[in-house]
Amino acid sequence: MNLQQLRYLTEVAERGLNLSRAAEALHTSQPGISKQIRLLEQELRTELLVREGNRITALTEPGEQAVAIARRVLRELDNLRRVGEESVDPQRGSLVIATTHAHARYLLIPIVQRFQALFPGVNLSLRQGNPDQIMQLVQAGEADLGLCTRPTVATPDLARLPCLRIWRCVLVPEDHALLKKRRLTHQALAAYPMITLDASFAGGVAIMQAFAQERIQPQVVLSATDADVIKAFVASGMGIATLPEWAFDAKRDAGLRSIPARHLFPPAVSYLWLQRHQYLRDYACEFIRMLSAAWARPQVQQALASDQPPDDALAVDVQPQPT
Amino acid sequence: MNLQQLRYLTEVAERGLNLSRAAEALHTSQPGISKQIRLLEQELRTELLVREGNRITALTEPGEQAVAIARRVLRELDNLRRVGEESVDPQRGSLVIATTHAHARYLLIPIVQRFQALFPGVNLSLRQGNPDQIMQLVQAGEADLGLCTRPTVATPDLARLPCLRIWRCVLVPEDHALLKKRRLTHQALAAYPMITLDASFAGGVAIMQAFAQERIQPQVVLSATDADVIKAFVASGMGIATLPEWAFDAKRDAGLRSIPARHLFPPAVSYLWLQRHQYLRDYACEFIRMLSAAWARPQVQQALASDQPPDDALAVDVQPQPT
DNA sequence: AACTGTTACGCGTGACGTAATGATG
DNA sequence: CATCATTACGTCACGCGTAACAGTT
Repeated sequence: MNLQQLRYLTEVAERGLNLSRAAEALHTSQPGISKQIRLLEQELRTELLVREGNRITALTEPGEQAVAIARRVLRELDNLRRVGEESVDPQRGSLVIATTHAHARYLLIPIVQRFQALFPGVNLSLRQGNPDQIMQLVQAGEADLGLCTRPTVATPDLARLPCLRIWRCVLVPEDHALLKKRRLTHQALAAYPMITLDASFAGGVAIMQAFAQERIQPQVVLSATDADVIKAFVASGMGIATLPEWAFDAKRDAGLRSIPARHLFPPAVSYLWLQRHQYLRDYACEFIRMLSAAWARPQVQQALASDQPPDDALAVDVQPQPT
Repeated sequence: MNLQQLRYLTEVAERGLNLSRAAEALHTSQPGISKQIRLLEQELRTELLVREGNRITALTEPGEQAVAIARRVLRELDNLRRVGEESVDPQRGSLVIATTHAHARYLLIPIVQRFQALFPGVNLSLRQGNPDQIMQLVQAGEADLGLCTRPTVATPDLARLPCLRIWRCVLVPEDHALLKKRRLTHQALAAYPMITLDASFAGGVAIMQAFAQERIQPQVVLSATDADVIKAFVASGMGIATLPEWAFDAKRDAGLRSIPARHLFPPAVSYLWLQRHQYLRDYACEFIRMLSAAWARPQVQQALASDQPPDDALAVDVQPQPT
């Protein structure tokens, strides 16, 4: 039994049970992979792969288990490397954050700036996607932190920390009729065509639910995954939109006006998602704390160890930050 | 990085940071250990061991982390082996149960018999100790299951399943004065010298608490770790004792009588203790289910995954079993 | 002197890559 | 015939053990 064998096994599982692909991905030879996996099977006295003819078509039941175990082992080895890196230089390393466009563009900019100032040695990188993609990145270990509202798919093994409470406002073109209303209602809003976040975003869904509760079906003319795109369409007069309050900046967003809508839409919660069983570099904890002061290292580790999600009430309102 | 290195590291940590001992325990040479650990440190670019002169005096902070990680990895490898064994022959294997004398001698006998009949290929072995020793065995992986009330030391990383509710009775020599009382009281009991379970057993402590609540201090003449020893002393007239109801058998225990005492002592709960993150052979689950029908595999796995202990109310009364 | 950890060195196993073979659609 | 897995084989490295060395008590 051998680390290499576990690496090979997981890679084979990840590459659709194709030894050639796995070999390629690992920069090694097919025969090597084949041999090592057979050796592992021999040692366990159990077939891990279902071979039909000379194709591999499935994992056996023990094979499934073995892959799961191998993944955990490899993850722990990653952690071991991190422990080393942390002790070599706690200020140097990398941090990959997967998040949505809106979070990256508006929320994270000031935080990232402060973080970079504090930890110039940390290679910070942002990856964008919709919540499902974000989860996938975190689960695959390609991102250290995920930040988004809530994916549409289930995500076992990921811990979620309620971080930010997101209130929404309504964006309209300047001199829009709605600006003259004293108090906005769902009814009034639904009179205009809407531009929304894509359904893969919790934001898009939650807003539609608020309308549905009042048995109103607004007309959605377009949905997008990018707050800036939405704003551009609103400015062009195609419709109105509902976006996080912090996605609007009166100074920059010429041609747009925002209308308070806290009474119309309950706040959404942005969660931080992270792998359980993952060693957290110290600067990662600092980053989390910058997002929400409620989450310092002890709280985070407590939440990682616990199997039930912390209360959404732990999320804090986004503090207005200088961009 | 290498499995051998992790094995060496944990063994060194376990043998009081003594390379020679570790080498001996692993049937290999000291230089090998030394070299491999240095290689690991080199790869992580971090000292894991604190060397003073040419002694190793401590683990560094990253060293502590590394040992913890290594242990987890090695445990997972054990699990992988078990997955293999399970699939080779689900009926064959070994099961080590650590428990107290009283459980082994009275409770487990019929269960073990039934289990052996069902799984003749399973090598069942019992190890006895007080609760602290039992925990240690389970935590070290030397026992698969622990069965006892509750240890006096904290045990992180062990899951506990409430299994059996234990009611106690009072044992006295035949023709003892207490036999004539209509209804037993703490006060009446305390008039006689007592023989109790050792303080390392929860049973011993719980009984004393019941007395303490009434501000009565009974006279303890002897404490032992073995129910049979206690019974022998009671029979010899040295004192009276409080033991689980099932530890008394009217037919066998000549010279002894039992007096109901459910109204005097609240029931204790026997817990099954097991390692989280340990692959459970199917027959192990069966054994657990024989102890308490409430715990079938799904329930057990749920409890293993959860970080909060299940409710004590899940424990069931011990069913009278033919010995 | 006894014990401990580290360095030096030679041996053999075992992992890897190349090439060849089998099997399948 | 293209694609994929397995077998065969030679090479090289790495892990191991022996021996020698160095630092403590």
